Amino acid sequence: MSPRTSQQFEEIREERKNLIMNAALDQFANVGFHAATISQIAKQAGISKGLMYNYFRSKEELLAGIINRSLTEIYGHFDPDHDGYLTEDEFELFIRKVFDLLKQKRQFWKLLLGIMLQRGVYENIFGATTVPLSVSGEPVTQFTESFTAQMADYFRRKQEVSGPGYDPVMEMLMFTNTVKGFAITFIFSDDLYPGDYFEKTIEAIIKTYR
Amino acid sequence: MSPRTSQQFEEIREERKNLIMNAALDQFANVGFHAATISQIAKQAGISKGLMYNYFRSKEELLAGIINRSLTEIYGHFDPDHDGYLTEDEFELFIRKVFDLLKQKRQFWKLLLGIMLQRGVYENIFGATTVPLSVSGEPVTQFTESFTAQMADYFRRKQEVSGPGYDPVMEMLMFTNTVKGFAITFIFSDDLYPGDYFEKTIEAIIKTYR
Amino acid sequence: MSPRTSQQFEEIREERKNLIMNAALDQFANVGFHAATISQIAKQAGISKGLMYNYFRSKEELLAGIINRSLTEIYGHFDPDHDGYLTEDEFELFIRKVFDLLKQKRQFWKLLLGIMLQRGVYENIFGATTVPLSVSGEPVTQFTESFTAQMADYFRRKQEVSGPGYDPVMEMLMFTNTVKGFAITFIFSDDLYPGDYFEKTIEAIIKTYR
Amino acid sequence: MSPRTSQQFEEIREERKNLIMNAALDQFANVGFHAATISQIAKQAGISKGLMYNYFRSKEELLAGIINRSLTEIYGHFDPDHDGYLTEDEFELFIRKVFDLLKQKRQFWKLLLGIMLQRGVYENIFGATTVPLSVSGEPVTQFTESFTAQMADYFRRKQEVSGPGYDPVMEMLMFTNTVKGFAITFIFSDDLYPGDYFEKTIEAIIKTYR
DNA sequence: GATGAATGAGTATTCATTCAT
DNA sequence: CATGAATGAATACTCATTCAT
Repeated sequence: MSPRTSQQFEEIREERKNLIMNAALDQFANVGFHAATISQIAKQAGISKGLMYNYFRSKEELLAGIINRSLTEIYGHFDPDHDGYLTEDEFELFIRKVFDLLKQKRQFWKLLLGIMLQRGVYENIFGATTVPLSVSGEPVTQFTESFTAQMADYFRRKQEVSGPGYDPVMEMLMFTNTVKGFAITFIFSDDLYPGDYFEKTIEAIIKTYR
Repeated sequence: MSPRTSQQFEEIREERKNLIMNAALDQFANVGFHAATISQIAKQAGISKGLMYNYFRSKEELLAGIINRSLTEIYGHFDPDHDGYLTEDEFELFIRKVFDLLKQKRQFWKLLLGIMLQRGVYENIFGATTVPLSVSGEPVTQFTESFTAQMADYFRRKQEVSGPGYDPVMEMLMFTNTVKGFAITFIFSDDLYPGDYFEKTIEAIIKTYR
Repeated sequence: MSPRTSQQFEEIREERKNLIMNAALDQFANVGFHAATISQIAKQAGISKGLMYNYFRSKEELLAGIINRSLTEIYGHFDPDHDGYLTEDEFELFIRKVFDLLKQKRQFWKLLLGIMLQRGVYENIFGATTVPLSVSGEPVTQFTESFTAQMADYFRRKQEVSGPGYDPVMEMLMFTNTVKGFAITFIFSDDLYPGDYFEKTIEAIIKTYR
Repeated sequence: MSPRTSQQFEEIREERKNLIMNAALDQFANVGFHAATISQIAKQAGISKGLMYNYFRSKEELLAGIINRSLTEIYGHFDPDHDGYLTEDEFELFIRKVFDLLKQKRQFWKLLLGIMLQRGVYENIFGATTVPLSVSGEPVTQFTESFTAQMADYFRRKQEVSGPGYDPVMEMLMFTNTVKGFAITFIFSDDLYPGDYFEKTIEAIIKTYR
């Protein structure tokens, strides 16, 4: 009879937000942000249309919420207070982690790829006009820059061992391209990657670029 | 002052169609199929909204037209009535051609990537319900299958030279991944690929996989 | 620790009702009945949305409640069981009272003006379909008619003194117009009426029409 | 068979705009801006909902359009390039004109009164955020200020004749209040003002304040 | 062929009201 | 009594498509 405590309300809210975001992620990823409708998202989440607006102020903010949630989770997997020095073992671990997250978050990557293709939506989400993307309060760019720097340093150091014929920038480009290409292929593969080529590809990449 | 011949009419029609398709490609690629509007496309093409429907029965058919036109042109660059045997020089030429077309048709690849991400639209276009995609009358799949077969054969033959440690399937996967990754990077690069890395990457890929 | 008496309950209810009505009056007056939202009213009153429905059955009934409360209070300031004869002193007192209430209830007059402009809402509130407006149980019209009659009588008697050139109906019209015009000006004046023109206007009106 | 000329289109547009504005004015004036719906306006205008958006970008811009049109027309009735000096005959003419326009534009005054009661809407329309109100390109305030100045000058000059007991500011206030009060009464009067009191009131005002 | 006014189905969003706790 | 999550009907607005001229 007595009303719910504010903590109970908070729990309900958090649960509901995730429920909605999960349904929306599925829709956004598979039919695209613009083609996805609030009606369909609500139906999939098993709630009324209006309820979504109790949790997100607009369709765009719902998208921002999803991206934020996923990015925060993803970046959480990579040690942020690192010493900045990447050993070979750490490099290998990093690769394995990347592909692990590729598998776990395939829907999200699909969504992100679609979003980034379209400058307009992209800027509305990442730009200053609406909710700015951030991971634990820090802007997204900080993380990517930090990653890039460490990676560049790693390949530079490899040059010292491999000799003057080794072009570290080119090598890094080839590495990232291979990873990206594999990611794209995986994202588009209908369900699971055929056979054990997922694992074999990881090993091949590690063998080639470690 | 004699009336135009029917051939002249046909040429004018073809010219108009291309004008419209160019404007539409730009819009579809940059804001996405769903977010693009007929109004904006017509304005960019410098024609009225109604006129577009003189040339294309619907927005979807306009999209199909664009994809058809580009695919036909692209496949035209690869010899279809080939003997089915890929020499090393032909392989290298093929790679150079692929990247050449990547550069020439960047807008189109962007569009295609976006379309393929979204099952729904994709199926409406490629599926049996509406205009089926075809290149010079033959279904698209024939071409891709032919390419894949020749490529697989090429890598299988390389195994004979390289010895038993060489996994031809894996090698081919790595090759296509690298190409795809490079394509993705290029599609997303804002204007031109920085410096001469475009060319250097091509050489690196050729050097590695030829 | 004895349970509250029903009278205490009644007092608490009455207090709550007034709290809600005050918040609602502020909103209704400043943004209009339709643009005002229950959410905003509840927030301003410091209660939950649901609670408001414990005291008023609907948004419209809340409006009716406000108007009833204010009208009852206002009419209470004018002696209802009067002998029906208005002396010059009583006329002057009446004018002063009117302007006093104009000052005290500015928000309410603003609301009333807005409501009366809109036939639809007006009829839903004052009409027979919903809660009929009444002051202490008697319909509003009785009061206004009584006022009008006494006022008309007052000006008629003035004619006897002023001679045949005096048109009592016209004089009364000019009087009510001047009062209304002043009221309108005051309602729209941003905060306080500038300087001492509020008082000076009252004196001028009394001097002219008493 | 040939398409309409751009002049024909322009004529259609102007006609349609007025048709829509007339229907909207009726709705806005009688049920209020917020309570009025685009559906109802469209139905009254005998057009589809969507068409309105071919002529006005939003409901607010439709309102701005109406106010602009009416204000422009109204101000057009008052000689703008006046010498700034108001004779008694001109003063009388001005009063008659005002009441004439009051009669002709009753709907509009009703609308304006309702709008001005609600700060929020009012500011969105008159403020810098949306379409700024202007009359023939000049901001509205210029006209009102010019009017006020000439009027003030008129009453000041009357003081010179009437002697030191005459308070020009007070007199002007009484004058404007009477006019406003009459306007309000008229706006609210159901159909026509009863009897010949409309004309008689005008004469009374002229007699008193000229 | 060419134009753009006109339509109407569909979409995001709001908000009074209900109800389980 | 009190709360705010939940609903759904209603509303402003968009846009592919049609059609008279």
